[in-house]
Amino acid sequence: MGLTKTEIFTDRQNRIADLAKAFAHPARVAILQLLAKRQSCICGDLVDELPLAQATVSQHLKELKRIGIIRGDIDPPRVCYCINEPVWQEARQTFGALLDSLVETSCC
Amino acid sequence: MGLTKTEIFTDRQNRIADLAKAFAHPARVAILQLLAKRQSCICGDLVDELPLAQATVSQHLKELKRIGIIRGDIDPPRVCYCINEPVWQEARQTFGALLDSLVETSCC
DNA sequence: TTCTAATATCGCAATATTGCGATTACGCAA
DNA sequence: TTGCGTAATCGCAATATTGCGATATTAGAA
Repeated sequence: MGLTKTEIFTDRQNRIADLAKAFAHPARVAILQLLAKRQSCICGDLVDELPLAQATVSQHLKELKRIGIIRGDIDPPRVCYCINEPVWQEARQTFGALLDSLVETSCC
Repeated sequence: MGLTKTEIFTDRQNRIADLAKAFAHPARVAILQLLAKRQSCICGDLVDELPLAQATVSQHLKELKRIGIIRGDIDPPRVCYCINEPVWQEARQTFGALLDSLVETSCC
């Protein structure tokens, strides 16, 4: 029915899935790569750097903010986007632990 | 239009997005966690372990196979599922590199 | 106040995903 | 051959996502 049954999974599994969603679309990967490689935040050039309409970019930014992996600090008339380091580190730790948890398989 | 414009992003960005999709749903996270912690493959108990219908689990397994992160070796009448180690390591390397690429931000 | 620039939101259309009952396909056993 | 057990696929319904034009919002500039 298109309705993910979040309630039947653990909080951790749902959080992993949410963090993964941040990277599960190439446009969002591109946004995060742009933000990660900057010393300072981007205050509006994001739309220029991406081959997508302003409304679409804004939508992806909203999703990234919902997940918490970026911040959008208002500096009128612009908004200043940058990586939200604590959540970025959470993602690093989470995927690191998860992907390190593979035991040796003597299989098939 | 719901059509992700894969052609306007780099192959690498699209691959990252695909690998992330493997973890972008709690049911798939649960499946991968189950497979990762086993010494041997699972030959059918997967449906019993998950609170989802057989058809639904099969659908998620199909997606994981498409991405390449699991294998499904036929051992009739069962199928023997396990982590596909090369792709798992690819994910580890990919997310590791990506999440390590954050430069110090002196921001906002 | 009015205008301007930047971003967010709305509303829509198209496509994708999720979930599952029912059916199908496939080997093997009897 | 038939029947059984297992997994894949089909077909459908419901919800989610993607994309974008148009509009709204917002705060400063003029």
